[in-house]
Parts: sequence; C-alpha cells; structure tokens
Amino acid sequence: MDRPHPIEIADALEELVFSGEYGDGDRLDEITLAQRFGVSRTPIREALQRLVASGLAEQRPRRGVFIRQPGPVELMQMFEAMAEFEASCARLAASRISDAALDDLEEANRRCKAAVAAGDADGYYHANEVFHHVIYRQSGNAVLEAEALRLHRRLKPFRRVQLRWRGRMAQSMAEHETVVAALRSGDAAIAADTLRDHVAVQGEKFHQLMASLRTAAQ
Amino acid sequence: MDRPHPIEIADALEELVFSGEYGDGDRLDEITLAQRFGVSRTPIREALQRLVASGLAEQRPRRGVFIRQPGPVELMQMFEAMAEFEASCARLAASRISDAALDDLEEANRRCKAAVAAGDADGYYHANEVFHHVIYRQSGNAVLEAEALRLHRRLKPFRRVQLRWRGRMAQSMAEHETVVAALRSGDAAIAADTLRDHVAVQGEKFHQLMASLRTAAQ
DNA sequence: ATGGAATTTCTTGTATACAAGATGTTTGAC
DNA sequence: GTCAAACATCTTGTATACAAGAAATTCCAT
Repeated sequence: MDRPHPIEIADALEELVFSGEYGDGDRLDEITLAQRFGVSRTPIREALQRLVASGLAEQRPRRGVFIRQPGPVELMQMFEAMAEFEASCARLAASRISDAALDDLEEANRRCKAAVAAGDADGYYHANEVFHHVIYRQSGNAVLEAEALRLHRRLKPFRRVQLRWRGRMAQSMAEHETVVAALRSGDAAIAADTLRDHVAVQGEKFHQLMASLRTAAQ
Repeated sequence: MDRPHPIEIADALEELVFSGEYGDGDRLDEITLAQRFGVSRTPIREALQRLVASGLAEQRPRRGVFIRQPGPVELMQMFEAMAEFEASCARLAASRISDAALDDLEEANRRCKAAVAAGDADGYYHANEVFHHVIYRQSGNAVLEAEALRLHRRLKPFRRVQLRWRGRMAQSMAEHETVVAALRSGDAAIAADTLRDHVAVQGEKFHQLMASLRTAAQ
C-alpha cells in the first residue's frame, strides 16, 4: 500500500500479533512502526489506540503501548464468555431463524464433514466459522451479533489447538447437528445448552493443553 | 482542570452526550472542542477516537465524527443483549457467589426499598446499580463482567424512564428478591431466567414509552 | 568496587504547520 | 431565471517541531 490508512495499519498490526510476530509484553515503538509503514507517527498513534480499544494492547501513560496476550485465566474466561454469548444467540435464534438460514447451517455442516474427511484444516475452520456466524446473525440482534463476532475473532488463534484431539471433530459435528435440529424445532433451551457446552468444551480442551504444556516444560 | 488528558476529555464528552447537550447526528467539531477544552486538536482527536471505539459516535472519513444515539430498534436490541448478559452472569454466579456478596445483594435491596419509600430516585438508582454490579462481579468472569458493565453504563440514560410506571418498582423489588433466593440456593436456571426477564421488561417498558411518545407526537 | 545522584538520551505527548478532500458560494452561460 | 462549473473556504488528515517525563548511563562519594 502506498499510504496506509490508520485502520489498515491497525489491521496489519493485529495480524502481526495473531501470527506471533509480537508476543506478550512487547512494546510497539512508534518510530519503528512509522518507518516500517512509511508514515509519520501520527497515524501510527491512531492505529495503536485502536489496538488498545480492542483490548489487544494496553497503554501505560508516558511508557508506550504493549502487546497484551491473555494469560490462561483470562483465556478461560474468554472461552466461557464466548460460550454464554453463543448460547444467547442460539436461544434467540430458535424463534427467529429463517428456513434459508437453517439450510445454510446444514450446508456448513456438510462442508465441515467434507473438510474433515479430506483432512482440509482450513476448509474445516472456514465452514465452522460460517456455521457460528449464521447463528449470531439469526439471533436477530445486531448488538449481540457484534459482540459475539468480536470475541470469536479474538479467540480465533486459540481455537486451532482443538485439532490435536482425535475424535473431537466427530463429536463436534454431532453437536452441530443437535443445534440445527433444536433450532429447526424451535427448542430454545436445547439449542442454547448444546451450543454452550459445544463452545465450553473448546475452553476445557484448551485448558488441558495449556496444563500439559506447562507440565511438559518443567 | 488545567490541561485535561484525552481520557478526561473523552469522559467529559460522554457526559455531554448523556446529559443531552449533544443529540443524534451532531458533529463534534475539533476546533471548537479544542478551544472549549483549552488544548490543541491532537488530544481532541484522541478523545474522539475513544468515543468512536465505544460506539457513542461514528466517524465518516474526511467528514468528521458524529454523535450516534441509538434508534428505537437498536435500543431494544441493547436491552435484549443486556438481559442475556445479566442472565449469563446470574447463571455463573449461582455456583460461585460468596456469602458476603449475597449479603451485599440483600443490603442493596434494602436500600432500594428505602429509597423507593423515601421517594429518593438517585438513591434508588445507585442501590439498583450496586445490586447488578455485584452479580456481574460474582459471575467470576472478568471478561463477561466488563461487557456487562459497558452495556449497563451505555443504557444508563435510558433506564430512567422506568420511573414512569407506577407499581413497577414493587414488582422489580420482588424480582430482585427472587434472584437473590435463587443465587443463595444455587439454582442457576431460575436466577438466570428471573434476571433475564427482569431486564427484558425494562426494554419492553421503554419500547412502550417510545411508542406512546411517537403516537402522542402525531 | 558499589550505591546513589545527576545528567544525558530516548520516548511519549502536545502544538502547529501543511496537504488534501469536501462543502458552499459565486459567476457565467444558456 | 436556472443550471452548472470553477473557485473560495472550511475541515479533516498527516507531518514535523517542540515539551515533558521516563529510562539509562555516567560520574562521584564512600
């Protein structure tokens, strides 16, 4: 890009954080970034504030802004909150979802399964994402949808570890189908509870992985 | 203040929006604000970005930032989302709340009732706020708590209209007590459902008010 | 040699100058 | 008189200069 907009810079920085180029506690030097993106400090500072607002970094006055990767505790809380948000979306969607959206969910599930069969990790994640996004949308509540999307996006880098558990995918697919069935029959409670557990399990699995890594490191 | 920090400016602007000095669609002129706060445009721009990030204003490129008061539809969605957040907090709090916090909830209820009896509107709102904040905190989930606080704060100016309904307060208090009882006995479902309805009713009432005002205006 | 204080350097925060786009007005042609 | 185009003005966006506080280094005293 010739003269990147602050919002583009913020997105690029986000990508750098997600891709692991910046780790927890790293300071984002304004001058360095200004040179890197070929702009002055002003738009860089705007982009940094955007990062701070999104919770990806924290600002210490007169010190600078620092990358703030969530620790194990906060991550668990994020997964738990995600589970609650999704449950809420499912609950509301149960009485609002359109037939077309139900078909979309089933289509997404088909693609998920196909991707699993083909060993296509990217395909799986994309289809899985579509599945969840459709439910957010069908909550019929743009505020809730936006919050769910935000947290979902934030947790994206941490969901990948799920792959490590053999057999989890099959169960995951079964849960998806239970959710669709509940939504089709308008059963709000089952849809909500199933989806809540479905997401919460990801948090559990992640927690187990963290624990095992921690143990292995010692 | 001598040289207000951008964050202080943002808070002040927020107050001006909540107090009604700025209405929907008003443009926040950088130069005017700079003179008003006795600083240059730079810290003003930072404060404005903060407002945009919090959803209170929207930025149109090369046009400026404009106050964006939520319309009736978005307000209903915000109340609905708030109800879901509170239900989630209550659900989690049911198995995590401390005895001390339960006492705090009952104390808050006592103050609520006393304020109602004394016709002390401010006292009522403060005690009511404490009640809800304790539940957020006792969810044991800082992420969820932060989201709930954010939305609660955002809806603050719109909750006041509740006063208009006679008899609502007594029912509201009864709902509070049902919630406390459910939390004390660890009944997550009842706590969640009661609190959800408790908040959702506020949205309903608000909607009715909006509709009546709309009708009256024609 | 080590602890501490002063100074130097480096970084953030603020002000101002400049660039570029958007809006509003004036002027001219039909 | 009306429409359109050019121009003037105003506002946002960016760069840079300057101020102020924090960290690091150096220097001195013990």
